[in-house]
Amino acid sequence: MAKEVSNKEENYSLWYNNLVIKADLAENSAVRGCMVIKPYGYAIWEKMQAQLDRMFKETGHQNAYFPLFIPKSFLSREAEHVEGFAKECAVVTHHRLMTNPDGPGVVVDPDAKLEEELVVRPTSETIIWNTYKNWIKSYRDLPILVNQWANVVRWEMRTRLFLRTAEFLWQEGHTAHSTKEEAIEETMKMVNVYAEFARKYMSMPVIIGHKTESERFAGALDTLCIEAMMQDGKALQAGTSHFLGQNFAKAFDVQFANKEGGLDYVWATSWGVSTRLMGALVMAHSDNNGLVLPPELAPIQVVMVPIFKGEEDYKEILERMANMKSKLVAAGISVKIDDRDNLRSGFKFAEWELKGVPVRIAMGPRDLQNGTVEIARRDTLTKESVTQEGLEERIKKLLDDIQSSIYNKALKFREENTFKVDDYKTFKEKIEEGGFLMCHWDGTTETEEKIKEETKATIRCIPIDAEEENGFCIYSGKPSKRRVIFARAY
RNA sequence: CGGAAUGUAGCGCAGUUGGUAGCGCACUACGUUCGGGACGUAGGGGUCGGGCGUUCGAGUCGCCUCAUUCCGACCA
Repeated sequence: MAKEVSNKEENYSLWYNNLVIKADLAENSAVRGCMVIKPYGYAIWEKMQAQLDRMFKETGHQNAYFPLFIPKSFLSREAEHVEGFAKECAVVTHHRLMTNPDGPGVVVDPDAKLEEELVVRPTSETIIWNTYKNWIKSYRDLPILVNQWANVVRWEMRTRLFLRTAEFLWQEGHTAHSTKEEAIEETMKMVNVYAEFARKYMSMPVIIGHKTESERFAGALDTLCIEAMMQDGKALQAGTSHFLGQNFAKAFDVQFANKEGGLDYVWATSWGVSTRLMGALVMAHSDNNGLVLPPELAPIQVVMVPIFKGEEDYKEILERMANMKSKLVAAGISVKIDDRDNLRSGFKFAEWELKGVPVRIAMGPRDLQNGTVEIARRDTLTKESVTQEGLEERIKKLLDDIQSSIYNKALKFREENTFKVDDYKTFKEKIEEGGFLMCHWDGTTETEEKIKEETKATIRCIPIDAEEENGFCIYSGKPSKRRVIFARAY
């Protein structure tokens, strides 16, 4: 079956791309660097969206929507912010086309030039803070806890399905607070929401940590992130939560009357996760037979495949399956009966494995006689024959088991590929094998830069639960108080 | 934006010194099959990425251009 997804060892990038395309998740679009998310892939995204949205609402947030276009001048209000994004912005300069006077087709009408160019949002801090200025007058208007589901555009040089596309879907939370403490607390709260989502729903272990100054979001005072390890040992940043201080409030002049009657600048946070999570999901669990989806996010949790010889068998098996399906659906499980009569069962098995459906139930004449079904689990590729009695309970338990066992597998992999390294020579050897290297670092951007230049490894994060430990920077030998995570990243 | 590679049927590819555009899978019809990617027979499907040039003649040679993928730089 490896033929369907190519060889993982040979080239992880190709393997990944192949898998995304073959498993019917996405394809490259006609537009450079953009992607088409296919229905099956989008169904997974919808499940992620629904769960995240639930979690945001549970933590007191509301959804809103802000414009796609941002006046160019907004972007230049916050100096670091513009520097961080200017190089990758798509810009709208005209608002009309005309028929080509010199030949076929249409051309941009030179008379339709915009007085001020519009930038297609690479992120919405600027337009949102320009709006918040009108919303916030008093401490009674705070906090504002808003989230937006949207698409954004970043004109990256090099793109990769889900991981880095020119246009991507995401959610961005933008909150405004009257105190620094409250904003910091919000930043922390949301990174924890992301971590819980990754662990519980994606079955993907993540490490929560602070970004170093150079890896921080453009315009933030502190960036918290969740970092995951992919199966090739590389790191993937799966979500970020930023404490923005008063930078945007000052840039957009958002002040509020405090309880004492004075004026204060508002404290801000922003946080986001994107369709990149889809990439993370694929790379965290999949094998050479295709996708492996955690039951919580699988659009189809159970696929039923009939095995039949003659017409009569076929009809009876389908009837029994429909009966079983209604029981499973009643138990809250999503089920698909693959009743296509032009394909053999073996083909269907392989196809649903490629799509990562967690559980497969097969039923043939033999089962009809014995009152059994064959249950196969996608993660371990094992199967067993069981009685048809109490199927709902059994499947429910099995789904839970798969959910936790793929988490444990990924966690075990991460632990086996995480090393404490105390000298630079070992570091350079180890980094070639991939994985996370826990090392002491002197805290300077210069050291970080040099290590990056020499080894392509970056500091993924300073874990929030990093233990106090005296040591010496692997590069400079200067004293250090805790270990940070170095890795090569996507 | 630098380096490399590739553009030929829906997908994967072959196409020799320039001479009627092919193979496998998929698709359609019929039949036999059906417990791990079935088989037979008969079919349908192509402006060879685009443009210009060389030539009696270009998928093949030359120049230009566009796109995609991989490796760098940039990034979620």
